[in-house]
Amino acid sequence: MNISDVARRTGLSNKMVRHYESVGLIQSPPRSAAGYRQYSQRNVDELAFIAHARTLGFSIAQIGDLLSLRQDPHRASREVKAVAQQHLQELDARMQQLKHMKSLLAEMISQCPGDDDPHCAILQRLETSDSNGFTGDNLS
Amino acid sequence: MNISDVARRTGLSNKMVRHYESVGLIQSPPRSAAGYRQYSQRNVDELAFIAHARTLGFSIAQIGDLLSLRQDPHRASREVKAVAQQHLQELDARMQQLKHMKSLLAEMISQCPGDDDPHCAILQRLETSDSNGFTGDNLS
DNA sequence: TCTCAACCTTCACATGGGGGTAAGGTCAAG
DNA sequence: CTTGACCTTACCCCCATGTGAAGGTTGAGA
Repeated sequence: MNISDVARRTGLSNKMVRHYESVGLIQSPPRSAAGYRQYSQRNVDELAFIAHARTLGFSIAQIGDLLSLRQDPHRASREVKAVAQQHLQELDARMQQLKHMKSLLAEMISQCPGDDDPHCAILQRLETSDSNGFTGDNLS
Repeated sequence: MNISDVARRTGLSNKMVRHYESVGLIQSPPRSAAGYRQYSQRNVDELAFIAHARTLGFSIAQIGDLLSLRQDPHRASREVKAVAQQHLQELDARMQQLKHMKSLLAEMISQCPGDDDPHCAILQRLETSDSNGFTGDNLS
């Protein structure tokens, strides 16, 4: 199987398949005489696993951990669960930030008339903001 | 005022101040004989505006638009509102993706025993996933 | 056999929003 | 005159890709 076949079967791009190889997420497959990468079904399964994990937002590093656990018959499911729970916490933190941004922004939008007049509460509140709900949190 | 004073007053780093200049978000300030950037209160106000907008998650490009509108006395608040609403939609889209990821991940976690046994529903569902709720949406 | 499209390869650079570090110039106090 | 805290530019790093260049390979048809 050439790289495009694998890409089609996994829903990844050719570039992503090469990228995952270059960062060590998958092993370098054997090459044909012309230097083409030659993939097996096993590679396809692994890349599909990666694609699914990316869909869930796992980082490359986390997927590396998951792949190690996947191929280790002596793993404890506790370890897998720990990686997933860590990621869930990260998702939750991002969600909280987004919620905070959204509520502030929505409030500001509701205060802007949105007409032909230059007066705008959004701009005003961006000038002098701290009294209006900014907490000094980290940027996203 | 030197760059560190501005950074302290706006909560930005020196790097960020220079960065915003290099990408054209703010004008290059005059320099002292030694080449030090010399800032005025006006620059501080502008950078504080930028910092607040970043807190709300606006992109550099969007902030550029907001700054143009800010300094245009003939603006319509409608235009400002449009930028903010566009951004709100983007935040909402990100939120939906996060929610989707979170719910799938939380469900998978709940199905993993998390003990010493190698059997793990998380790994299983990452192998063969489409029947378990994946929609083929874009990655985040 | 020649050609052409559709593959494949590597390399380098872009994105966003900066962080880190280096190598050097400058300023003010002691 | 030294020391330390400034300042400058310039480079590479992160993440997870996308884009494009420049070139080699393969297979099918004319």
